[in-house]
Amino acid sequence: MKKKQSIEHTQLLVLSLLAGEDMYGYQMIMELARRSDRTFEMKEGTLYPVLHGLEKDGYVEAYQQEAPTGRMRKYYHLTRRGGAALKTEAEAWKTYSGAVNAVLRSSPGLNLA
Amino acid sequence: MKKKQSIEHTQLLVLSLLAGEDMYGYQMIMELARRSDRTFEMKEGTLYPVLHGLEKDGYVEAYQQEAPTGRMRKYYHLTRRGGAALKTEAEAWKTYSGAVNAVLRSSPGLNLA
DNA sequence: TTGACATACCTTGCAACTCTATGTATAATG
DNA sequence: CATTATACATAGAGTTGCAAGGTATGTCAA
Repeated sequence: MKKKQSIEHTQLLVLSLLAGEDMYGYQMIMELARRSDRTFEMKEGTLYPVLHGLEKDGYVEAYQQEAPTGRMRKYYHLTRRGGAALKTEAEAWKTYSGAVNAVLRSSPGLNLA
Repeated sequence: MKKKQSIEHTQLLVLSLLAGEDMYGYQMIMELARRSDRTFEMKEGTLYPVLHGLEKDGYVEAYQQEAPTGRMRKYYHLTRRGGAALKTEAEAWKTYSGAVNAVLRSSPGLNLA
């Protein structure tokens, strides 16, 4: 029963990042780490396939843009459809985390702040 | 990108249930559904392999006991080692869920209660 | 200038986790 | 006597995340 250390709500987190502004992949990884206080260090092998899936589903749209450095970056923009999905998934997260907390509260000796 | 509807912290939830009292498998499924207000309807195909893993790791101990009905039930008891694991995993959950919430908060237009 | 490091994208293949489906068996209920 | 609830179990499939690898450019210090 080795534990897999994993970020389990990748899609929700990515959609959430893009709700604020268009971002490119590498930036998302950095931002996610920053906003989560280094709790989430998402791997590229995780992120890029998810981004491609989101694009295929019409949740995001990609476009190329040159960085000040001259390099090309692939930015992702949240579509209306993606915004709706974000809302749904955020709701689901609230339900889910609330249920976990309810179960934990009902178990003694677990000093939950 | 079809979504899998899944309970992601099975081990934490099971350990948490057993912190209150010894339980048998079927009872855990019922209790979990009750305490989570039907959010978690854990399947047998999920629970039993997890229980066997927990036993192999020394987190729980199993014993047979006859039910009032005359049927045999397999009860699971949380060991000290299992209690420590529960504490650790509950901490990890707090960190994880806090980080998700932090990311969600930093995204606009998501009316989080 | 060259070597290291950060930036930036991508894919393959594996391991882990949960579910579906199925099987077995007993007790209760109508 | 047939159906439902109880009670345990496993095999197989699907999804997800990661490790590991690859490609390429920009920056900076030695």
